Formats: sequence, structure tokens, C-alpha cells
Amino acid sequence: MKLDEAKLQFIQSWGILAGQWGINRTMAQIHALLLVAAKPLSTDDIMASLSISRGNANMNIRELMDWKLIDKSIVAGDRKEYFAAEKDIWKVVTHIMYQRKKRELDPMVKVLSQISDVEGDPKDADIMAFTSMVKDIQKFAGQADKTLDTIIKAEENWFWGSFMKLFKG
Amino acid sequence: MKLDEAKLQFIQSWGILAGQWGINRTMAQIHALLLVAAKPLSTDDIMASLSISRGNANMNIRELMDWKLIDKSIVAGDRKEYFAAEKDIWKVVTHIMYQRKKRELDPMVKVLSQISDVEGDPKDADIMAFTSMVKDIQKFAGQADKTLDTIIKAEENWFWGSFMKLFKG
DNA sequence: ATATATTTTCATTAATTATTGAAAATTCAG
DNA sequence: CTGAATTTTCAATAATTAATGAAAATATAT
Repeated sequence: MKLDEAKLQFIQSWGILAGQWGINRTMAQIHALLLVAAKPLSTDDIMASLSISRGNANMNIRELMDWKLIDKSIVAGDRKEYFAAEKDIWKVVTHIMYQRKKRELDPMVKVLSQISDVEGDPKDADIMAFTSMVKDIQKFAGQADKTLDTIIKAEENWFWGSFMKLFKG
Repeated sequence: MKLDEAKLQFIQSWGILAGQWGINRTMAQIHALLLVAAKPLSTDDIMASLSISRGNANMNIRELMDWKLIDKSIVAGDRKEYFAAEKDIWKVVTHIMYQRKKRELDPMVKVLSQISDVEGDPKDADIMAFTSMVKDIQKFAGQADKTLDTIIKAEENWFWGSFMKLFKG
């Protein structure tokens, strides 16, 4: 396969995958483009490569910076801004985990704690069905939360260290 | 908090969370409704509870059955079909993992292997940037694939067993 | 077999989400 | 400062995705 063809295929697939995970398709395509780029790219490069508007490019570039998946890089004697992706796939994954945990898991944990005690007879079948389910989910969410924290804060810990080395290099 | 109020809050939050993960909001709400229900519910119950149309209810019920998150249950002397959610939160999670792996990770692994060897000089900077990134992602995807298989096939394995017990029972 | 209850399908419509592009704001070299 | 280059914003528009509801298909009791 030719390089350009392979890149295109990668960018498209990455975009589709991201869409299925509730992430803006263009954002993922920009990320993919920068992941496989040999050098940092300017907004104009990105616009041209993906055939997207300036506004769209700008918006998604900023979002990617917010997720800490890409960084600005300055080229001497050039007023344009250039962007490069974090290439360490583990950092990419932990940054995504961190963002999603903060934006989604944390709010859900809050909601679960708010709804976890309901008025009325705890022996009532309806109330029991509800509270036992909520408690199970709370336990799961609590454990997921801790596990993610551990992974994010220290990838080389007792738990993940063993197999992480296998494919980190 | 009153039970109905708590249920409503749970159903809404579950729906919002699902939306952020690329899952149809209504599908998640039906799932949530059945998760906290004391008894199996009919299509009409679901339509009434969530104020949705018959077509929408039917479509998402079938999708949930496809994901193995809910089951049909028959009530003697009643022609209607009733539905109940799988209440073991671990089974819920492994079923979701299985479906997403099959639908998303597996196709991505296939794409990565298709694009992993590109024509041209392997010393070329552009080609190197591309191939090294693809190989890293392949390693990650391969490991994720194996790990998911292990979790899905045997939750009480050497790896997860230790902390899974903490919140399973 | 027939009538009736129930489920499924799918073209239409509605709601949501993403994209554009031009105007406004900002940056920076001279 | 000034003015050109660049980035950012955002209202309008387009594209995508979800929901409706009535018709068709299916299932079941008698």
C-alpha cells in the first residue's frame, strides 16, 4: 500500500471509531492526521488535508489541545502556529481516560450518591429493586474511579506494570 | 428523595451518559428503566414511562436484546411481551465490552494490519513516522483485545479476580 | 379459519449536532 | 502605533441521527 493511501485509510478509520465513541469525527481525523505526520502541521495544512473550513479546524484543534492530545509548536520566523500530536500511545490513552473520567464518571458518581437514599419502606419491592441496583452501580463506579486514578497517576504500578511493559517497548 | 423522582433522575443521567458514549439516548433510558424496575415491563409500560412512540420503543428494545442487556419474559395468560434487564452489573459490563470489541476494536485491528506495511524506503522520515505510530497502536490494540477477551471469558481470572471480589459480592 | 391483539417496518418528520464562512478580535513585525 | 497576518467567534446552514405513527406483518385464542 502507498503511504498516502495508508494515511487516508487510517484517518478515516480513526474518525469512524471516534464517532462511535461519541467523539467528534473531525476532531479524531485531525488527531489521526497529526499522529502519523512526520512534522507539526499548520491550521492551513490541516484544512487542506482534510478539506475542512477554518472555523471547524480551529474549533477542533482547540478541543484537542484541551484534551492534551496535541501541542502547539512554534517555528522561528513564521507567524503561523503549528501543531503536533502526543505520540506516546500510552499518554494518549491516559489523557483520554482522564478527560472522560472527569467529564462523565465523576458527574455520574455524584448523581448516584444523590439518588441513593429514597424515602419509604426499605422492604418495599419497588424501593428494594431500585436501591440495590443503584448500590451495585455505585460500587462499580467507585471501583472504576479508583482503578482509573491508579492507571492515570502511575502507569508503572503493581497492577498494570506487568503487562504494560510488554507493549510499551 | 422520592422513589419516582430518584428513578427519573437515574434514567435521565443514564441516558445522558450513554449519549456521550455514542449510544442512543432512548436505548439507554429503556435500559435504565428496566434496571430499576421491580418487575418486567411491557412495550406499553415503556412507552408510557418514557413518553416515546411504539416504533421507537420497539426498535430500541430489539437493539437492547441484541446487546443481551435485556430479555423477553412471558406472563401466563397475557399476549403481551414483557422485558427485564440483566441486573448483574458485571454481566452488563462484560456484554457491553463484548459488543463494542466485536463491532469496533476488531475492525480497527483489521484496518491496522492492512495499512501496516507501506511501499517505499523504510528510512524515509514520513514513512517512519507513519509505520512506527501504526505499530504502536497495533501493539496497544492487540493487548487491549487480549485483555478484553480474558475479562469477558472469565471474570474470575488471575488478573481481575483480586479486586473484582471486592465489589461483586 | 377468523378475528383481534400485538409486533415490526419504514417513509416522513423532527431534533440534534457539525460545518461553514465572514466578521471581529488578536497578534506581532517594523 | 500601524497594518497585515493570523486566530477566534458565532449566526446561519447543512448533514446526520433519532422519533413518529400508521400500515403491514405476525401471532394467538377461540
